[in-house]
Amino acid sequence: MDTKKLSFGTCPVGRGLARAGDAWSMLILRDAGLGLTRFDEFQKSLGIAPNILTRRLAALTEAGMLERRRYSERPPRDDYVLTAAGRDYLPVLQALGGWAARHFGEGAMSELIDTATGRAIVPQVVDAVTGTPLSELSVTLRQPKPHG
Amino acid sequence: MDTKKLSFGTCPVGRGLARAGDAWSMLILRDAGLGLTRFDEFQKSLGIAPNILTRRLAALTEAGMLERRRYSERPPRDDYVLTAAGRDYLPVLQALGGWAARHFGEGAMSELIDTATGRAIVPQVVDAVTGTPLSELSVTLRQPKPHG
DNA sequence: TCGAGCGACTTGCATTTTGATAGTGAAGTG
DNA sequence: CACTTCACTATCAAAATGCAAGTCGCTCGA
Repeated sequence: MDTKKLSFGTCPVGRGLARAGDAWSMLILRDAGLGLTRFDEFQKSLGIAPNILTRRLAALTEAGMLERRRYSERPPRDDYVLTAAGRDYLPVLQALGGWAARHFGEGAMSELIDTATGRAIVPQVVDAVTGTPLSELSVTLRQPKPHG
Repeated sequence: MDTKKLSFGTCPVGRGLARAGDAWSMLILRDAGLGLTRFDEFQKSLGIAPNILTRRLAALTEAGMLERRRYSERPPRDDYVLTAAGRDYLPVLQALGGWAARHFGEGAMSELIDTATGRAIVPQVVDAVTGTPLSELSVTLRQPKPHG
């Protein structure tokens, strides 16, 4: 897919996809948001092959989404925790989950719960300035100035 | 990746990824949201190989994100427009773009503009019930009842 | 001290998917 | 009637994925 070209493009969607644009990476970040940190926790949760998991963890670490942390010196053991950018990515996944629940939510589904209140959360994307849901706006992309 | 298993799982994120969980699909949907409809428009915009584009368009149509529409009988020509589910997916991409702009937004970047007011939009994911940004909440997934 | 086991991988190899390039076919254009 | 457009399909090489098995450092129990 040539993610290098994407990651230097001017479209923010493209740049985002260059960092976390495949399903395994997103599922790993989802699980990291739910508190998983260790290699074999991810492996069991996702059913992913270990070589693939190694590569994805390395890529996410390289991309600044996860941080590798030594949690035991003897034996040497590392685990993976979300960086600030990684934590900030979780709402995007939750928006994706909200969309899927609206359109493909037949049958039993997990629900997103606010741990403070115990209530179910309904994710929605809004404009932070006006609070208007983006689904109600018509939008365009404005290209950056050619050389400013 | 066995997207079939994912698409019947109970996690909404997984179900969402089963429908649009790869970078090409997301970029096609982005472009469809910007008004592109025709095969060669997508091809030129994305620089994607035609065989891959054919497959992605078929998959997105199959998944209910795009609809294939005959716009000319002679010569026979089809184009692709967003379904309701496809349009509703765009805010997810915009949330992704907002995230990328916050964390990887060095250099010239395109901006999201409200066509009604001409003002820049800052996408943010909130809880639709309370309006609280999800980045300020701590959340869990609650599993569905085993047999209810 | 021997062997089993754990955690986090690595290696090897078959399968699958992707991608570049070239070609096809129907129809319109000069 | 040659040329071009549009929307693909075909071919084949290259890359990614996936499974199984093996490795390495270490701990623990007999």
